[in-house]
Amino acid sequence: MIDFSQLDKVIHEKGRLAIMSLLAARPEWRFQDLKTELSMSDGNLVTHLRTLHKAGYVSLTKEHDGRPQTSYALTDRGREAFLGYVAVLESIVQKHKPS
Amino acid sequence: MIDFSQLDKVIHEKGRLAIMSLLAARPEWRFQDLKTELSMSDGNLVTHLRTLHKAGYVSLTKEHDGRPQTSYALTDRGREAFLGYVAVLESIVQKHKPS
DNA sequence: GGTGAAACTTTGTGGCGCAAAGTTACGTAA
DNA sequence: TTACGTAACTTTGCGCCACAAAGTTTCACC
Repeated sequence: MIDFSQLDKVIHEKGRLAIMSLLAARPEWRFQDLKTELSMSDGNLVTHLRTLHKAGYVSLTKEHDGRPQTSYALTDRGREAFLGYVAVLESIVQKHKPS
Repeated sequence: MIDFSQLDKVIHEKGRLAIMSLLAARPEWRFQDLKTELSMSDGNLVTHLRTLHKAGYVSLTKEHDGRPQTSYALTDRGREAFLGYVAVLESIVQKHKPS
C-alpha cells in the first residue's frame, strides 16, 4: 500500500514542486530566471522560496553585481527530501501505469 | 520542460489522490471500506468524494442491504483524468530519478 | 418506541495561495 | 544631487479549502 501521508506537504504544492524540480535540475538559479521560467509574480515566488528556505530545503546567496541579485540552490536536505518525494511519486506511477 | 499547470487540481491533494488511487485499483469501494483504509473522518471523506463526484470523476451507487450502503467507483472520465495525472508524475520521475 | 449505525449536512476555524500595492536599497542618467 | 528605474523583498487583503466536531435523517433490529 502507498503511504500518502509521507508526501511532504511543503513540496506537494504545484508552485513549490515546480521550483524544486528546477532547482534539482541545475545547481543554481537566479531569482529573475526563476521568475521568468515560472511566470510567477515576484511576491508569490518570494513567498514560496521563503517557505522552502524555512524548511531548510533551499539556500540563498545575495550578491550585488550592479543590481542586487539573489541566487537559490538546493541544500542537501532539500535534495534528499525531493528525492524522497519523487520516490513516492514513482510508487504511484509503478502501481497505475498501464503497461 | 514539465508542464506543472496541467497537474489536475482536483486530484492533486493528498486525500483525494489517495482516494483516486484506491478507486483506480479496484472497480468498486464501499464507503466504510474507504473510511477504514484511509483513516479519514466520515465528514471529511464525504466532502472529498463529493468534490470528485462534482468533477465527474466518481460515480456512486446507493443500496440498502440492511444498513444503508453507498459504493463508489471511477467513471471513465475519472480514470482518464487520473491516468493523465499519473503521466505527469511519470515525467517528473523520469527527469529526476537517480539511475 | 428506543437504540444504534450509515451516510450524510452544517458550522466553525485556521491556514494558505495569490494578487496588488507599498518599501528599501542601490545604481544610473540628467 | 536629484530623479528614475529595477531587484528583491514585505504588507495587506481576499477567497478558497482542508479538517474537525456536532447535528440530522433514515432505517434496521431489539
